[in-house]
Amino acid sequence: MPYPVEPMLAVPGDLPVDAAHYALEVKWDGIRAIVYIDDTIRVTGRRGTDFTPRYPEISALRVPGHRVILDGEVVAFDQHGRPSFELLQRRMHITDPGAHGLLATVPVAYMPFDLLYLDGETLYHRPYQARRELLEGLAGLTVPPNFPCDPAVLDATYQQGLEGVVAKRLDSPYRPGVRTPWWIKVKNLHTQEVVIGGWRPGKGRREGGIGSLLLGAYADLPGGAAEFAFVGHVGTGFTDAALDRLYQLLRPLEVPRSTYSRPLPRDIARGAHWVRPELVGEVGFTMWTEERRLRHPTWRGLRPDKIPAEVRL
DNA sequence: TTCCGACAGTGGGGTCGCAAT
DNA sequence: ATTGCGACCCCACTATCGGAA
Repeated sequence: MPYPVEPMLAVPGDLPVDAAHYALEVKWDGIRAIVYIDDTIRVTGRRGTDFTPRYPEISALRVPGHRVILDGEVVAFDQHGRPSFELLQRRMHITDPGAHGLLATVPVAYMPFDLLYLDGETLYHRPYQARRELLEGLAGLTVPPNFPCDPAVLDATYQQGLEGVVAKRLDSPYRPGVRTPWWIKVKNLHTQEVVIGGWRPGKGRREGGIGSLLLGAYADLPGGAAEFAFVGHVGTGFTDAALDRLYQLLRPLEVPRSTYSRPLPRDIARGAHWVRPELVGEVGFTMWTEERRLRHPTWRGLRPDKIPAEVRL
């Protein structure tokens, strides 16, 4: 039995046009993990680190009569039944979750979606579809279903607040540790208009210029008023030229104090430059965090057609 | 010669552990 | 006791460079 196995990776992209050759799986928002079951159970992460003591729930898995290697995702579900990476973060540094009482407060589940080894045979060369059939035939496992490659499936994941889907080529082999276009992750991307409230200086090749932009938007308060709320910062998505231009635009707007309605966390405010909230831009992001920040924000560009006061959450 | 894929580098949200203060 | 920092986890994106076409 090979050990450890580095998981195969997906390239980002759009739904494939030759849909008949693909199946869709839900993109689980958790931590990738390979599970090895023979006389004992072991669990490893993306780079082969041993996760076995960290997720004892997985060690309870049983596949009677078989020796297997599974590829899948460790997931924590929130009260709405949606995968929550934020919840999972409380578990992922803890090697002895039982001692912290976390097994009860933040339980995790394992979502197996591929079978890499079965009873002496490594299945890398077998097509995805065949591996899936073998996986679904194993008693004792709850295997999340896959779906036909149909835009309606992606839309359904959007409606349910899920991260997206992974399109997998039916006839493709498994390539450990390799990012291949046989797997395409298609993410549900959201956009938000934002007001630039400041910036943080860059490092390295961005030394002397902008590193990231501090973002804000107006949020309604009970009583009819609105506050200028911090919603995170964005440091990717712009070209060097766009960054230079923003620097030129922001310098004349600089003011000595923050214009956000509430003080920012100290580690963010430290070293920040503040500007009058006059420039509007647009960012792409994957979801809102508990702290009402943008997760995985990317800069899309200025929106000179928009008025700051109209930028609302 | 041109193009493309892999990689390095910069940036984000977040948690925790540990050393420095 | 508090703070700062890096290590993990997830990640997006641009610039660069060498090899493929």
